[in-house]
Amino acid sequence: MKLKYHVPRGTIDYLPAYFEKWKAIEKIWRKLTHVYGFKEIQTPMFEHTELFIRSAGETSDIVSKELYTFEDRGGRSLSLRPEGTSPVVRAYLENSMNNLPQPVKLFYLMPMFRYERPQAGRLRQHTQYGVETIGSASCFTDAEVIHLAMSFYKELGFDGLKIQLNSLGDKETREKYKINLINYFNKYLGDFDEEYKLKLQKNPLRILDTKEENLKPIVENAPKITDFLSVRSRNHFETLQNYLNDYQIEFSLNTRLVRGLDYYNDTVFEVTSNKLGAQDAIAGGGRYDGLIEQFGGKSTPAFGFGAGMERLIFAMEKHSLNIQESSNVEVYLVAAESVAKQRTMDVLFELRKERISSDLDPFFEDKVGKQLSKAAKLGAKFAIIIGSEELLNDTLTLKNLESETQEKISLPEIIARLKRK
RNA sequence: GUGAUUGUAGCUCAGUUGGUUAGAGCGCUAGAUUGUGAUUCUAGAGGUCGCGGGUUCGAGCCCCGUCCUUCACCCCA
Repeated sequence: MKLKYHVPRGTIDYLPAYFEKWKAIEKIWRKLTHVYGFKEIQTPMFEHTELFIRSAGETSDIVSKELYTFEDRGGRSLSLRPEGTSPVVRAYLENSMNNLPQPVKLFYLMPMFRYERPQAGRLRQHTQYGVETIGSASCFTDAEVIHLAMSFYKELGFDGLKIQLNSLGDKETREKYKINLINYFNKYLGDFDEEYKLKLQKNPLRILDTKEENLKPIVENAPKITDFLSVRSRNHFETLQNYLNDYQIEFSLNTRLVRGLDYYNDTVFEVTSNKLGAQDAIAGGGRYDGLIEQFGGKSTPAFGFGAGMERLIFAMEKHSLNIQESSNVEVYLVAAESVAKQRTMDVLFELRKERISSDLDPFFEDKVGKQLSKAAKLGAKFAIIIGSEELLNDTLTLKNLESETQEKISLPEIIARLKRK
């Protein structure tokens, strides 16, 4: 059959088999965020474009080339949200959450949209799960969020994930560092192509995480931002490392780790896997103490991380981790003869009234074998067979499809037994 | 946005130097089996070979364009 339509580039259909994994993961995510004291928030899928430009930075790729922007009928410029932090911060301010006990700890699970070329582990619509702790400058907050992320991955069964940690210091640190870095790179301008020369002007920090082989030695010997940290920033960074050590969270320092969003300061981190190809980051986040003030609120420190659900599922496949929550129907009813049709329907709705997952073949095909085969294919654990024999004795035949044993028992007994599980 | 790569049945793929009616396995449907799932056997459905144009007596195969897939860059989850 020739289909007229298919999903837009970079999007996927979330099919039942995928959702079996998704739901099992989401369950653990919800459990852990609750255990760590976070509450759920969701924001609209689109916001005023201005919000993203202001927060992520005009020169950031997310804003300059990846935004899905449209004008609504009222002439407003709106954009599908490319990331979660700025909408959550907007919601925090708009709903006066600064009047709640601080810090306010929020988690989310919501779709994001970025106009990018799709690639392994990268989509145009993807779903991010993440947390934001707003209102705490405490190093404990950094540690607790990283701790949450790692417990999550541990519970999912991951082994061999790496945490990369760095500190970007405060604004003054970065200004000072930038000047130093530019001076350093200027000595190697001959090795830079046009693209990198432009980058050097716009955002020299980005050169640090280059994949260009011939630039790597130069980057290797570049000044390190951690050597420029203020006393306060250095204390914060060292205390965090101590906390992580205290709680046996392994990490490696990576002074070349810079993140793509302009609002970060001090702590930044990424969780990476070596089995994902070029897109190796499973989660990323950091501290953004200046963003709330930038949005018109009182100066308020904050820390958070975000991570991609689809990439997580992709990573779990690569790590051979299997997790799923069956969505198969539990009981399949088989009407063995047409005289039993009415009774079969009655039993079905009795079972459903008792909230036992059950179904039947709406075509009421005569062949028992065909109906049983359908039951098996649908993954039902039990079949209940009803024919003239059962009608006479007022019993039902309960067949365990796994052990292939069957017995004749009454409906109340079946209900009692299935509900006990 | 840049570079490369892919497209034949629901899925995985074959298809000769361009040649007549495009195949296989799996899956699906039906029957063998009128109250029992597997296996087996038999039969069947399912393709304008991504789309558009060109070359040719003739195109799944060659050429151009386009879309999609995949991978990498940029960047990111």
